[in-house]
Amino acid sequence: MARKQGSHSEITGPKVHGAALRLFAQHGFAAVSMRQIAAEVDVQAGALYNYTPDKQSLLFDLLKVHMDELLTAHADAGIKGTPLEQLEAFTRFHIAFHLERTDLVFISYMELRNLTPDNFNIIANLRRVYENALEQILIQGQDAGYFVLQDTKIATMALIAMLTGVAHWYREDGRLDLDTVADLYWDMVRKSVGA
Amino acid sequence: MARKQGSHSEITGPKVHGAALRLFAQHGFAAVSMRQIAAEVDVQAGALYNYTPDKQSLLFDLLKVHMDELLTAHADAGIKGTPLEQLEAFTRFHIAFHLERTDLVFISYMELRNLTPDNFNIIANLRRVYENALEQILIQGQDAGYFVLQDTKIATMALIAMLTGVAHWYREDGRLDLDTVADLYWDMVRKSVGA
DNA sequence: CGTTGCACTGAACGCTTGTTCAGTTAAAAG
DNA sequence: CTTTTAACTGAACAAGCGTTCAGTGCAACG
Repeated sequence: MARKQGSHSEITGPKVHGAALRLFAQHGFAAVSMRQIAAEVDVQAGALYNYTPDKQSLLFDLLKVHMDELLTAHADAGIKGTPLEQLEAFTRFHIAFHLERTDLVFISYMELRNLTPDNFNIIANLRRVYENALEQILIQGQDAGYFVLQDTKIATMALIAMLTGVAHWYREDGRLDLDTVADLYWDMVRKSVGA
Repeated sequence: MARKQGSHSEITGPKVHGAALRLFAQHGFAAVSMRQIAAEVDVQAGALYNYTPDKQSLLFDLLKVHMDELLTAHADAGIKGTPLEQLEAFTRFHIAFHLERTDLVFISYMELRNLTPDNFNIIANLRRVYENALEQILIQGQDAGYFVLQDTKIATMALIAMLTGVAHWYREDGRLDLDTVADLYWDMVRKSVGA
């Protein structure tokens, strides 16, 4: 048997990355074998190498695309207004974006250590750009008297951790929908910065 | 060569678990081999089986001891007083405990999926007990009018995520010491619950 | 001093890993 | 209808995996 009907590169390629994403999130990068990924796509392990030079690149590509999408979506969100309005927009954007990609959030926060040093630095820098956007809002709000913060750097880390944590427990079929969750978190974020 | 001078069970045993902890935190459970752990202890791989029945138990024991210590320390902390005082005590306890065990925090939040279902349930239940302690403080404070919260369950998750996140970026040789960090976090926690 | 027993070695076990590649097949191109 | 080519198979590779175990030598015990 060779090529199956209707099975082309443009179809198999995304399926490979999709299967890798799901399996990495569920079991962890190191615990997933190329053969498991291949089985999920109904293909032999060797065929995967038509779509990735190696396993490491599979992980890196996932994270790179994720960070690029995050920064693009963040830019497209066009966050503006008073620092208070910006903080609310950022909060809602972050929650919505991450709740739609819980698998990637998992991988982003757990598998960075499995990247080669070069790949790690690329991803870490992209993350820093995003976190800086939040810190700038806090600094502006602090200077303009909207917020009362003792340390904007720590506040940034605290808020990011709190907001990203939502992806760890949220279930689509749970008692709360996305907008309600965002409302609840925004209420806590607003208070925590003293606004 | 056989037994080396001064190398006994009471010494090697803890060294094995210590090396496993460090390596699991750094590279992840699945990415660490028994031979790597053995090398760290200056021993052949086979010798590890004097101290653990298998690799899985090594991970489980680490997590089980961690959770037991957490609950014991929490009980010993003797948290009491008004809900506001309790929340402050909880916050400071949580940060101090977790900053002294950043490696275990890492493992606790990343390697649960590598536990067998039975082992997973044991650890997950212990964690739930701990999280319930925080939620009870929030509920009492809410009822007594100390706090203004829309949803105590979500507030619990949000606060735990925020407080535990500190272990991910804190460096002992950084610009802030433990007490200062606790002060800063307590300020944000207090505000976020509306007190 | 002779014996016991523990801590350990080093080799081996069957299995899985990531990766390569010659060969096969079906679809597209001429 | 023939040729080309992209997509995939299936076998193979060396390396590494977790785990077992017979054997070795030291320390403590009687």
